[in-house]
Amino acid sequence: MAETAKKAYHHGDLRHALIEAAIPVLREKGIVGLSLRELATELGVSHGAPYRHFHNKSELLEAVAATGFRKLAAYCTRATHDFPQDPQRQLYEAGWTYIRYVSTHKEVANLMFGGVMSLDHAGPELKQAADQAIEALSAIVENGKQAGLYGNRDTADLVVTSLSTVHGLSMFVSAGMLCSELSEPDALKALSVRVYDILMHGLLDQ
Amino acid sequence: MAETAKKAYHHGDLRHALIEAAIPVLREKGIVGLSLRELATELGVSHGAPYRHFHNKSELLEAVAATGFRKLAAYCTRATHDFPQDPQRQLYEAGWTYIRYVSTHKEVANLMFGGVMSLDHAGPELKQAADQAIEALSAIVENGKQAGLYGNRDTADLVVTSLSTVHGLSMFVSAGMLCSELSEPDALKALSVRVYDILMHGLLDQ
DNA sequence: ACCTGAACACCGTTCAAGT
DNA sequence: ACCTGAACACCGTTCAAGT
Repeated sequence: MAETAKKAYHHGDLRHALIEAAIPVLREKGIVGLSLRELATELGVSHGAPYRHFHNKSELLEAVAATGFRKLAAYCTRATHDFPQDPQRQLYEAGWTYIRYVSTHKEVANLMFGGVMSLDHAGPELKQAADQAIEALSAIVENGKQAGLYGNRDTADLVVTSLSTVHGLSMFVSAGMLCSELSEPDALKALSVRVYDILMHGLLDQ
Repeated sequence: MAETAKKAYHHGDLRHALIEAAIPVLREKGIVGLSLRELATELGVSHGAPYRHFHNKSELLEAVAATGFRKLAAYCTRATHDFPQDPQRQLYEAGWTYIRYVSTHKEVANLMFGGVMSLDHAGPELKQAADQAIEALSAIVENGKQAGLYGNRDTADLVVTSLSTVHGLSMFVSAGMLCSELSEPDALKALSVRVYDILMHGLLDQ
């Protein structure tokens, strides 16, 4: 019996394969357009097979969202390691790499913050991934605080504001509300720099 | 023939009734849980009737999102009228009322920015509503610029940053990522004030 | 432990036909 | 102009049965 690559799914990592296969479908057809049955036949398994790995469609979406949070966390820790002496740069790099990621993975970002699944009722995998992302970003802000950058403001407030800005900007990009910038990749970076500057120094001209 | 209120839908505003009926269903069961058929029977019409008013499910969702953008625009213009001499207060009031709206209408906000429909391919109704909201917010920022508040920075950058912050904060609230604050209504307002302060003066302690 | 395939109750969407 | 009701192709989900 020739064991083709397709046959391998029968005892391969179907769970992971489903997550990977879901992402391009989400991008092209959206959440309602995603069909577990279609995914299953695409991967060469029966339409019942996915239910051995996810209780329902929503749980698969959670798993996709979790990958996004892990990316965000990874960007934060990488920025921390790459610029250990410069917490301000850490924040900028983490934010910029995340925005770049979102610009090519809108569908994941939409699942992370799009409210399709509320983190309140989410499963432990998603909850943990989200917590770790917040944790990693908080660490960067803490670095800045200990370097005396941010005064005595509350860390949580600083995290909320900076993540709000980064996430908000990424959402504008992914929602297509920034008519002009989308095409050139440099334009996105330039916009990030300008927004970062405003975030750092405030709207007010003091 | 007794013309009950239900019978009136036969020549009433079914389009508007569908939008109104969709909102609580979206809140409770989400986008995939929303069924045009269910909505139709709930309103006492056949399951084919909605298709006289919306080409498909997605178009109904767009209409719901448009109501949110109109709200945002309305908050901006109201804030402008309520505090004609204080553009800084205008920005705060518009942001705060919007956040309060989102805290009780997460489902609408998720449709506005959740990426379910990209504004690129959206219908004219949604596009126009979104444009008007941006317009109204831009006007507030322009007021501030003319009052000399924001220096010579680009208006678009200021708008993007402030709306990113407001929208990002509202998304945290709606996504349930702010574990502590959700319960007390005053806590949300207090958080808004603190974030607003950071937005105005910047993260840096200069 | 993981997968199959039939079965069930639902959908979105279309379209001729009614008023 | 607006609505009905049948029809079609499709889902998500369950579950006995297979390996």
